Amino acid sequence: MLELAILGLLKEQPMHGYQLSRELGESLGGFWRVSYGSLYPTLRRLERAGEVEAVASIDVGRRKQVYRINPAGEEAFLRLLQETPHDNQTEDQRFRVRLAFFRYLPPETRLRLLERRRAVLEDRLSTISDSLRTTRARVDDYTRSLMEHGRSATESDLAWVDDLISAERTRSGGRRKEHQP
Amino acid sequence: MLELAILGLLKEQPMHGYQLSRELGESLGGFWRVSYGSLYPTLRRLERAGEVEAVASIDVGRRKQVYRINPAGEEAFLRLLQETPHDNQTEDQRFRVRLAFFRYLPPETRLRLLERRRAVLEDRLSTISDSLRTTRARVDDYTRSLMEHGRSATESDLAWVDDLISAERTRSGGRRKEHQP
DNA sequence: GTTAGCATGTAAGGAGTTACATGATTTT
DNA sequence: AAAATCATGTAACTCCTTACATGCTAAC
Repeated sequence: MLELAILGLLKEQPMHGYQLSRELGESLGGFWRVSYGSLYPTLRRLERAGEVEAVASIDVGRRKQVYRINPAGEEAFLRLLQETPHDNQTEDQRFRVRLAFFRYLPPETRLRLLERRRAVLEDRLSTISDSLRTTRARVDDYTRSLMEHGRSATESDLAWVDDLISAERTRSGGRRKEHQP
Repeated sequence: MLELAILGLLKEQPMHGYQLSRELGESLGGFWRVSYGSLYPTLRRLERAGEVEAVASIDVGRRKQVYRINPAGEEAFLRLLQETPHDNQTEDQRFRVRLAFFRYLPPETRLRLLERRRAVLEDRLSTISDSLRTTRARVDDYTRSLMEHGRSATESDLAWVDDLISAERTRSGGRRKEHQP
């Protein structure tokens, strides 16, 4: 997920590690503040893999390793962007990261990913509803509140994804439109 | 987090691994379906640590390892329940798990944890608002939509936590000093 | 009598974190 | 002159996942 985010941000413009960390925190709206302990090693790994390369570091005193994405990186980026490992643990976060780079995907792929997300949310919603229906007597107020809030939050997510889907359908209109980055 | 969840569920009643997995998926409303590859090793680790112990396995043919929590486990449970590692990555999930076992905590501790959660959400909200305000021209529709949905979802979470807090204050009676938001 | 669900496990590894360490530059 | 922020990095570790392997039992 971090590789995807780094490559996606470097696609916009070359950056150094510290800057990437700030942009990452910002573009995801405070949902993920990556630690330097994973950021820097990942950057070096990407460099060794030939997916990014260091450009002349403008050291006006302060040392900076500015990285730029290269063709192999662009390829890896598109591969990662389409991968959908259904990991319950980080699924929500993954979707957010993915969406932040949606403009780089063709409309059909966007629709496919949105519908997959929709299915995940539908599944979650029915799990919650089942839990609320077959509610054991011992379920306390906290758990019930957790479930009810979870349900309304999931419903809200679902409505949002539905909006994204219909916007996608409207945009691509009757005929196919080129996706231009 | 898994240890906490297992101990918490075993506090309600002795169970075997497979059943724990189902209960876990249910009580968290489909937000976390733990894999057996982590569940069973964790159970054995808890057993070796003397926090749970296997009770006579009722094998009516089918082999079952039913575990029961013991005093050391109860202690570990309360310790884990109060721990608040501010891990941005899993913070939301942790809060949900914690809340599912809130009834085992004294009111003061509940309030402390709720207020900490509140601070995290406030922080997230201001990060999002900042991002939306200092919005670079290059932010596309997807990212903007992501941020706006993130904001409204966080506001909804915040309102929910506020409800939980005021319910907590009401419950613990009027003796408690009022507090300005 | 085969498919679906119950039940337990192991080995390898992914993807991040914390804690520590260093040093330059800007702000107060 | 001190404190905050910028900037990069390493080592050890945590926690959970995937993929595989086994075998029993209920239901169709």
